[in-house]
Amino acid sequence: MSAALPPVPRPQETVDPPELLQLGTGTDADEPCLRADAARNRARLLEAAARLVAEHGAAGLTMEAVAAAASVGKGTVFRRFGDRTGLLTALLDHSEKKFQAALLRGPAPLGPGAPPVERLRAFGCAMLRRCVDEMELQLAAEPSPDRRYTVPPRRFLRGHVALLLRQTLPDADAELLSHTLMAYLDPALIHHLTEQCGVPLSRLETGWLDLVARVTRTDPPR
Amino acid sequence: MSAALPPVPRPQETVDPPELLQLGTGTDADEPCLRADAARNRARLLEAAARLVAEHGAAGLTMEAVAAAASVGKGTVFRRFGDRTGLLTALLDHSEKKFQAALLRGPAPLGPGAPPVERLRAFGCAMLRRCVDEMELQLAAEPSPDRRYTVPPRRFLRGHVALLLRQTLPDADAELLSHTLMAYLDPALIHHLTEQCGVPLSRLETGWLDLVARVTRTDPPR
DNA sequence: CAACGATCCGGACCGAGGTCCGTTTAAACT
DNA sequence: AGTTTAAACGGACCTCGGTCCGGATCGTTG
Repeated sequence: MSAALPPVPRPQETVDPPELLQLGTGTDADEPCLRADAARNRARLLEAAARLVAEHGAAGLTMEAVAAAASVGKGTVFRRFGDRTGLLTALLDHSEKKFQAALLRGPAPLGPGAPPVERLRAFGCAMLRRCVDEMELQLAAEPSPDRRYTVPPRRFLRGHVALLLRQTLPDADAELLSHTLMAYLDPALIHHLTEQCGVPLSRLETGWLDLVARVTRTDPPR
Repeated sequence: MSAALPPVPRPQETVDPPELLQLGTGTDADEPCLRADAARNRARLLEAAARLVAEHGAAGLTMEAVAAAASVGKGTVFRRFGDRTGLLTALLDHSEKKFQAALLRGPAPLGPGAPPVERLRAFGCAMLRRCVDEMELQLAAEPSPDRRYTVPPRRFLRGHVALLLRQTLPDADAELLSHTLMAYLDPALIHHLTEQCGVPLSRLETGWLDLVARVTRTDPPR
C-alpha cells in the first residue's frame, strides 16, 4: 500500500516488553539526524501550527493551512509527522517531556522519594491539572481507537502507574488496574465532566484520591 | 451552517438530569412517525449496511457504498442517520435494546432481584462478552470525543452502574466511580488488551470482579 | 570540484464524509 | 379529485486527510 514515506515509523508492538522502566522518554525519536532543510521545515511547521492553533483553535487546524502558513508543500507535513494526530502530538511533546522528567527525576511526591501511594495521588492530580490546561490540544490529538493505547506517551504514563501499583500491591493485576486508573484521567472524560457536566476540578481531585484509596485498599488521605 | 436536515437531533444535554432510572431505552426515538417511503428506505439502508459490513468489515464501510447498495441517494443516508457513527450505532441498536431489557427486566443477577454488588459483577461480565462479540462494530461506531459520553446508550448503561453503586455505597461519589467502572469496559481498551496484548477474556473477567471488589470495598467473590 | 545516491520537496491527485438545494412525493385537508 | 405543504429525495459539490511520484537538494565520497 504505502510505498513511499519510510519515516515516522509509528510504534506498533503488540505485547508489553518486560516493562522495566524504560528510561527513554517514550516519545518517538524526534530529531535523530534530519537533513538541514528537513529540520528547518520541521521547525517552521511546528511554529506555524502553534500559531494557527492559537488563532483558530486546535479543532479548526487543517493540514493544508499549516503547510501554507509554513510556506511548505502539503506532502512535507505528512512526511514529517505522519498524520494530523502526529502533528498535534508533536505540539504537545515539549510539555510531555517535561512531565515525564518530573516523574522520573523531579521532586517528591511526584518524583521518586515518596511512598508509592502518595506518588500515585500526586500523579493523578498533576495529570488532571495538565489535562485541563491543554484540553483543546489533548482532545484534538486523540489517536484512533486502535492506536490509542500503543502510543508512546500513554505507554510510558501507564507503565509508571503500573510500577507504582506493583510496589503497593505485589499480588494484584497491576496491568489491568493501571488501565483503570489511567482511564479516569482520560482527556475526553475530563472534558465531558468539567465542560459538559459542570463538575469542578476539586471534585475530580477528590474523586481521584478516593479512587486510589479504593483500588489500593488504603485509607483516604486526611 | 447546517440549515437543512432537521431530524436526528443528536442529544446534547449538559447536565445529568435527576437520573431516576429513565425507563426509556435511551436509544434515540428511532421510528416515531416516518413517512412511508422514509421508513422503507431506512429498512433498506440498514439491510444493505449489514450486508456490506458482513462482506467487507465495519471499518471498510463507506456511506456511498451503502447508499448505492440500497439504491438510494447519498443524502438520504445522512438525513436518516446523521453521520457514519449514527449508521453504525443503528446497526447495534437491536442488540443494545435487548441488553437494556435484560438489565431492566431480565433474570437475576443481571436483572433485578440480586444484591447490587452481585448485579454489578454480572453486568461487567455480560458487557465484556457482548463487547467481544460485536468488537468490530463497537470500535467502528465509537463517537467523537465530545459526543462519546452523551450518547444515549452509554448514558443509560452508566446510569445503571451509578444506580447499583449508590445502592451499595450511599456516601460515595457514585457518579465518578461509575465512569471509572464503565471505562474498564470500553471497547477500545478491551480490543487493545485482547487483540494487541493477548490478554484472555478470563483474565479480564477476573479483573472486573477484582475491580468491583476494590471499588465497593467488599471481598472478592469465592 | 564533480559526481552520485539518499533524502526531501511540492502540489496534483484521490477517496470519503458531509452539505446544499432544486425537485419529487406522501399525506392531510377542502 | 384537487390543492397544499412539510417531509423526503438525490446527486452534484465542497472540504480535508492522506498518497504519489517526478524533480530538486543535501551532503558525502573520490
